[in-house]
Amino acid sequence: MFPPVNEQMDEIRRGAEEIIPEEDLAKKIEKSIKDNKPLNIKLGCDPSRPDLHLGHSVVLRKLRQFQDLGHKAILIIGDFTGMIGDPSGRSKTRPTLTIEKTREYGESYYEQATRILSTENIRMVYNSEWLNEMTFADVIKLAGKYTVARMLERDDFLKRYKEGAAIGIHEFLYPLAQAMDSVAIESDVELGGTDQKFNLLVGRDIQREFDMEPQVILTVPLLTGTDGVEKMSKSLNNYIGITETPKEIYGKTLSIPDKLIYTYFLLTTDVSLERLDEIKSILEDGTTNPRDVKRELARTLVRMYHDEDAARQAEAEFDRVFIKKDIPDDIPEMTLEMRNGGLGIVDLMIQTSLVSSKNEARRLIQQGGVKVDNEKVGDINDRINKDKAFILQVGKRKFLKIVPK
RNA sequence: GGGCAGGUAGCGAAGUGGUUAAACGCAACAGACUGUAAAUCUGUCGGCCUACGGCCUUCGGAGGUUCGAAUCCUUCCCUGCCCA
Repeated sequence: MFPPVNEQMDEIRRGAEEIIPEEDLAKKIEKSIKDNKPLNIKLGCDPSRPDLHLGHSVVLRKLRQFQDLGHKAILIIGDFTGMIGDPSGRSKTRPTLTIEKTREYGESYYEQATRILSTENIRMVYNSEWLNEMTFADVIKLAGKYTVARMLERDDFLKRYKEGAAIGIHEFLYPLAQAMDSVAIESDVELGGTDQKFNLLVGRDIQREFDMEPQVILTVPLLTGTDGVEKMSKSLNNYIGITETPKEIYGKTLSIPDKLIYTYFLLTTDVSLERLDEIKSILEDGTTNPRDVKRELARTLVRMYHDEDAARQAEAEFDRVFIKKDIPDDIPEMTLEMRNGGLGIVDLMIQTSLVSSKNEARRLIQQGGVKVDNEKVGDINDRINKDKAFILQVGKRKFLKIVPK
């Protein structure tokens, strides 16, 4: 039923940052083979941001690999913290969610996550199920199992402590709450980003306190976003969403800096380990245009979240629009009242909400970034007077078909 | 309760009475070039206007001093640290 240990370990190591302790994982796998019992692989999910992107896909794909090796994925929706809100300075706008909302987000998360995960051996649970049941006394008892010194082992805490910055008490409680999740579901392995390392380790200690065999933790790197600087996140708008259209996934992928190509292949795609090595050497020896490798990456990603056809189409479309500088075929359309004498180009741009202010419109025109029917608009005072549909282009990417009425 | 340090444009961060709509970095946007929405270079990155100029609104909120304030004062709100 399960592949041999070595095979499993090879697969699991791919793209993993750390496995702690690695020997224990091998042992657990060995035991699962012997007992013919899948391991519980835990992944905690934050339900407050329901749109998944490639950054999330890294750890989800790792979880999928475990599933493919016969193990059981357990998604823990962190609705409990969502409901009480996280008052720490970081994300001050994080709203407290109602139960309904957390359920809704949970469902949505599941729907998206299962684009990567198998629906075969998976379980989704809400951690309010057990965390909400704890009394204050329980919490204190739990807190008593850990010490401040140990909490300060976390670099983030230590750093802030040394700098005299604030550390909320609740922040000490979160790792413990997360650890309780591991106890509740009896996790064998917990996955997370490298930023989760400490929290995952606390899970081991607390499991021990509950006389359980501690989980193995596996961390994966945080994926850098399309800007090549910050980690991928929705709020920084440097993300590639897994539910985005083929066109968007393809285009955004081509916009990542060249230096990230290999990383993306490694962490976000299913290309074979052999192909990965090839890609690495191709990129290093400089004989091949990195563009071609990046195109392969873009096609691969579109194929993963859509299909082969969509990938081909997205590429063809991209070539047409950006290389041949042609006009895309599915341009949004808008009808607009054109009175006698037409409309000033600036007003037109405002009315179509392609720009947010007249100054922006003027700027773009002066920079030569505005075209009407593929002809550059040379003057901010130009008037558009057309009785037939025409194409308004702003910058390289924004197209709008305007139908006068 | 007392003392102190802060709150500046998407973010980070200068500026501490007058060429300051506010340096600089990042992100973003446009152009050139190309290998693509990469890299590099150039430009832009409060709003409005009958624009190489003019007007208006911004530096936590509200008042005030001043010819003139992001810069000084008062007060309020918020954040952090220290002492108790």
